[in-house]
Amino acid sequence: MPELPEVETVVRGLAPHLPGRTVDRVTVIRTDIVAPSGRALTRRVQGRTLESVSRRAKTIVMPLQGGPGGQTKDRGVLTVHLGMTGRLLLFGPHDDARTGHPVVRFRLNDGGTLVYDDIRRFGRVAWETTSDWQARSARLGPEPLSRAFSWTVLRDGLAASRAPARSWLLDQRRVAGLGNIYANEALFLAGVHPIRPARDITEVEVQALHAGLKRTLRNAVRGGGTTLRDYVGATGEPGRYAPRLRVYGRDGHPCRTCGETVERIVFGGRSAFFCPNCQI
DNA sequence: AGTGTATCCTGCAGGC
DNA sequence: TGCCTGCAGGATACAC
Repeated sequence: MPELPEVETVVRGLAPHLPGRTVDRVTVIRTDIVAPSGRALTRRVQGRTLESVSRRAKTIVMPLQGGPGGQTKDRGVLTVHLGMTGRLLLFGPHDDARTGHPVVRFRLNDGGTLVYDDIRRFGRVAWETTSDWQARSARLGPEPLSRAFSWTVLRDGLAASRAPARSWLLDQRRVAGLGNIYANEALFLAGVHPIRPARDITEVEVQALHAGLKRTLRNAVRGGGTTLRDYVGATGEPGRYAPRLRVYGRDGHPCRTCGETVERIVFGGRSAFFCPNCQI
């Protein structure tokens, strides 16, 4: 479900509480989206300390350390990808930590519980070595909110591809962290039709797309993400950005800029939303 | 090489 | 009420 702003919101919700906590007990409830297989994950994570919590693209990253052999020794990383309906929820010592579709529970040394819950189980919870994770991260494109993602980087990337603009934006090797909602929203802000070949986007439009991406992602982070159905942050709170969407899910409704009816088309196996008047 | 399609899974909305 | 179909914010294995 969640794209960059939703994952960022989860991380911000966890950051004040997790670093320095030790995982006392791991309980794997569904094994199919956990790696390595159940017992091995438990062995790798149990007794370790969560050093920090951060985000890379749509992946939540928690480096581990501690245990026998040294308190600051690298013990690999615990990574969580929320897929479509994943939730990473933090419960306090006195909360009821039961959820509808639990996959893994991490009991913490303060009595709290971190639960990964996922209705559709498209997500993934993994322990991996630090170098494996770094290699995986290196295959992802730039973070769209970083300085490294300049408009010229976007221009050069687009120029090298004839993929539809929306498909290009969803490819995590090109820009990391976008999903269908924010790709559609940014294209609206840039006045670019979602199906337009990437290489045909003009320089002026590239600048508008670059600004639109940063703007819509920043505003969505500020709003705690978009909740359409399932998404909630680490403490169970829904996002507040959905009412501000301009085209996503608004087919049949008037464009907020010109009043023309927003349309929906399907390509690449998923819906694209656009205003036929504002986007060419 | 670079695209598009099908697929994993469950829940829900809408049509009949 | 119940049954059916289509659709959903992701990523990947495969076909062309």
